[in-house]
Amino acid sequence: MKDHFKKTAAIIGEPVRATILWTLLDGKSFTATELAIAAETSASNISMHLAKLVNAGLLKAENHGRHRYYSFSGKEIAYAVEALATIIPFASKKNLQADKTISPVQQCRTCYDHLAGKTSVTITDALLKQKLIIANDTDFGLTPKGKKWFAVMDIDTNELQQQRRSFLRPCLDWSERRYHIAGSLAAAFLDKMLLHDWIRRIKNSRVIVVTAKGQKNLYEKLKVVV
Amino acid sequence: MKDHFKKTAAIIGEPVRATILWTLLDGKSFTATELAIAAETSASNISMHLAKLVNAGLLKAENHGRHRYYSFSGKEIAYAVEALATIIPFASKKNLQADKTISPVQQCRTCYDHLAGKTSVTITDALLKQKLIIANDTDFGLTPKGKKWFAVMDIDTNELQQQRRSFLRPCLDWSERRYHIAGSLAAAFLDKMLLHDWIRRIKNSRVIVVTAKGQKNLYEKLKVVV
DNA sequence: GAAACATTTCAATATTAAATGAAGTGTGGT
DNA sequence: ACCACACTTCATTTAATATTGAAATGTTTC
Repeated sequence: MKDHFKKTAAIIGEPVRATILWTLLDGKSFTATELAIAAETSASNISMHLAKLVNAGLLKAENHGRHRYYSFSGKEIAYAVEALATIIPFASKKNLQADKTISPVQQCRTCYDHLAGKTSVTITDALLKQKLIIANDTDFGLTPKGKKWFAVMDIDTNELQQQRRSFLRPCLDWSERRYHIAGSLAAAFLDKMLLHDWIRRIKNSRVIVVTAKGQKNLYEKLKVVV
Repeated sequence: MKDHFKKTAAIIGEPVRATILWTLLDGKSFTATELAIAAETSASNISMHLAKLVNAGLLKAENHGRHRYYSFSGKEIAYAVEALATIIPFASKKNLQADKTISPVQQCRTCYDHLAGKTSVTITDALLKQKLIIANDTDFGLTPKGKKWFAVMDIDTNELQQQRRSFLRPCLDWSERRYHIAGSLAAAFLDKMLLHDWIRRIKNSRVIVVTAKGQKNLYEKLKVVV
């Protein structure tokens, strides 16, 4: 078992492969060429590293014509990568203190399938303050008022709760070191915000920007300035 | 931020350092010499790797005379390492299927500060079946009946609940791929079982064995055969 | 105060694995 | 049928980094 751990750690530890995993963290699929650009290396090199990751069972590849799309083979992989990202502030707290400026990726990004970063923590705080969700000892609960609120957003919470996956759970934000919402409700909320153009994805990045429309709506509906 | 992730991954990825982290996972402190034996390398080499881990903020060192004890610098590090261990079954599922025999470390071990492995899942199931704890959507809750049960074990649940740390939470078991109990209650339970000699630590290992006394008591008190 | 032990430091060496570039395979467009 | 493109494979080069062993530092024991 120890040996498996050593092997897995070695797979993740190589800089180019670490960059691949980092890039895949927002849950999208990427082609080898896109990943080569992200990791700043050659096509042949990225191909070799991708082969190792697939062989180790961390990634899966899907063929679509002459493109091959790579993504995590399961949520567990994404969670492990996210857990690894969580310890960064510990590993480099000196640097973080020195540099007070906040980067776009710290401000707002996707975390596998939900929103993360300073904006996501702000939104979570607003949901709590408006009593749309409540914080229990170790998890979040949806209030009747919250159920209505998400219904207005055209999100069917009953349907989401019947799914096997976690409905609403706290997820530790590595950049803010505070909790934001995750689970199927958070994922559905992200989708709706993208659909209504409240937020937009930045191409080839995990960064998300809030549009003017989004700022207006989030203020009207949650009394929050993002 | 990506660069920090790359660095952190590289720190963890080296085999000797991965072994150090793995060994430290049960929350105990180890000396450089003990870790050298566990990682099967020289004293000078382990010293170099330990220096890198401390420098990266993953480990802390405490001097006690001529011994220097190394341990995780925080719980977050242990959780990240545990999350990494969670993906092992994915990375090597073929091997796991082939080998049906269960190793001692899969049977019963410590996971940072609480019990893990097949035994821990069995105990968690029994606690649920006896309605001493209940499974909510995303967490576990302690019932009044459970409160009494732990009081008989000389565990003051009120006091534990007042602590800032998580009281009772599910923790995914990487070997069983099911949940066992974690949090301050699980940690206190582990301590009591060790104190009353229901279970014993195996030297220089995360493995735990259940004593005859422990088997008797777990059957009497939880109607469970471990 | 000398000896035994735990750990660290340093310079030299060994080893491993990543990067490169050219050639090969397969798919899609025109 | 052709060419362009996405990706892979392979043999070779390159570079990084772990390991080793000897010497130094510091601490406890007798």
